[in-house]
Amino acid sequence: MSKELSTREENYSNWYNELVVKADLAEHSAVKGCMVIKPYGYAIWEKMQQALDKMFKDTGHVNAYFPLFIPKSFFSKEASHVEGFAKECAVVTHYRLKNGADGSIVVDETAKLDEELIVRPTSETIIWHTYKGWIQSYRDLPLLVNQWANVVRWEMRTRLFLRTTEFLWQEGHTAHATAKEAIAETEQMLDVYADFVENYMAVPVVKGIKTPNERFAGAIETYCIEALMQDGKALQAGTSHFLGQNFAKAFDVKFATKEGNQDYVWATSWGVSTRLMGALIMSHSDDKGLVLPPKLAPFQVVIVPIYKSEEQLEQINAVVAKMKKAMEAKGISVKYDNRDSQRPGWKFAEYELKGVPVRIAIGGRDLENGTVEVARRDTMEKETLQQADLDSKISHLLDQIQANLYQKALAAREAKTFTADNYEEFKKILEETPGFVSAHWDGTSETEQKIKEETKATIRCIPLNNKKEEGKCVYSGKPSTQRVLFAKAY
RNA sequence: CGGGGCGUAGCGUAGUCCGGUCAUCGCGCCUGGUUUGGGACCAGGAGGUCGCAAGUUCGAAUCUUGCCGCCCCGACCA
Repeated sequence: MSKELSTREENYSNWYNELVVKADLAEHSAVKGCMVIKPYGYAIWEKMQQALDKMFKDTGHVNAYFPLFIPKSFFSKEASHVEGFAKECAVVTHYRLKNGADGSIVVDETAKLDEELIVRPTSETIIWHTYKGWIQSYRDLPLLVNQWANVVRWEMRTRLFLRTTEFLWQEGHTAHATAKEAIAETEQMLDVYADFVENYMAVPVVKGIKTPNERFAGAIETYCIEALMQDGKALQAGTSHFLGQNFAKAFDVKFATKEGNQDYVWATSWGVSTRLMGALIMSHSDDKGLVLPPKLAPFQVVIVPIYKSEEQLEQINAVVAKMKKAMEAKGISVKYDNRDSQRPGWKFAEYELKGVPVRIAIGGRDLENGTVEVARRDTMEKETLQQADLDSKISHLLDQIQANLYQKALAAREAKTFTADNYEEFKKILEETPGFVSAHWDGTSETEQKIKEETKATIRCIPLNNKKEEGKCVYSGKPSTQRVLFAKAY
């Protein structure tokens, strides 16, 4: 897979064009790094949202919405938090425009805000400010709230889907009576994310915790899921943070315990973003375009008629109508594309580019034989099937495709996962066969930093349930008790 | 903000060194016809401030200067 994810030689410089327009606003440097998500891409995001939202609700969470603008002063309340985000905030300073002398539109300097507003880079501060008013007693806990929103982070350098200036995400913010409960929540949500990414996106992940260097600004512990892309670079696919009492203390959120004492609440936050769409694309796609797992495809099956006359098309329409109905009764989403404006070959290529898992073609031959041609996107295999029981066969096929995509991605990751026992080996792997490198680390930030400077690889995570193993740090030679996962990351 | 590359029709491009029927080609788009089991073919057609501005010149896509923008690499990045 090329860096630009390029495919179709003409008219599609890259697949992203199917999902996103980035060039339309390019002449405005102010929105550089923002993305326009086109309808088909947004439909994929909606499928992801639906699945995640259900999982959140199944684990007791509810949705709410908090303001886009956050007073600047809120940020100064949690020291490490402001330090982590200060360098990448969009700031609103004025609230009015006026006509300038030469007829142009200028900012009205008289309309200056007393206190600047920050466009949220994440909502911890405004949410904890709000929670102060919501929490008085242990009876108000746990508070399990999620928000679907957009956030803005003014990164120096953007990368489509993976690090855009504005992105869509969900952020969960919970408050608990005990540290134990908050940690359990943090771990539960990590499991939810891993479940979603593996079972819906068909992308295998490693669950782990971040080193202090890579920890979220304001967190005690950051849990993460890490995925490996086809090019051997790691992508942080989701994070879940145990925030301890840091934010409760910063925003003075206390509650009366059962025993009648006052205590600060324990907090978590967790989020995944449109970055997951990048992960989805980069994990499965090939040179023909997107490859979507059936569980996230806007439509799972596309039916293309092949006909030589109006009469024949009408015959096919009738057969397809029944077929479509039967499949839909089984919960399969089906698109029937009988537009006369494109030819069959064009449609085949188009739906391959869009990653539709299964294509069914039906023509004159099939009318005579009672068959259809079924093509699967993941393997590009085609076979002729009898129309009888087609709904069951397709249903089964979709399950197979879902499983196959995961297995393929898992095999690809395993082929790119290595162990290194000395620094020479470590560097050689990173240079020659990029991927995950499992290696001993002495546990110090200095070593981590040095390795990053020298190889660009970072510690992606310390895998959960890591087996303990005596060894020597690959860099310093100092004793170590376990291996950690290194990789170059996006 | 540094280093490199680039900017010509909706998309992708030729031409720039060496100034002068150079605005090229492909895709896409429109019209008509024939087609339709893997991105059809034929014929006709529409579409351009050559990124912007100033300069040099009889003459600038081409040379000079300034600016703007995009991409890649770095710095940055839960």
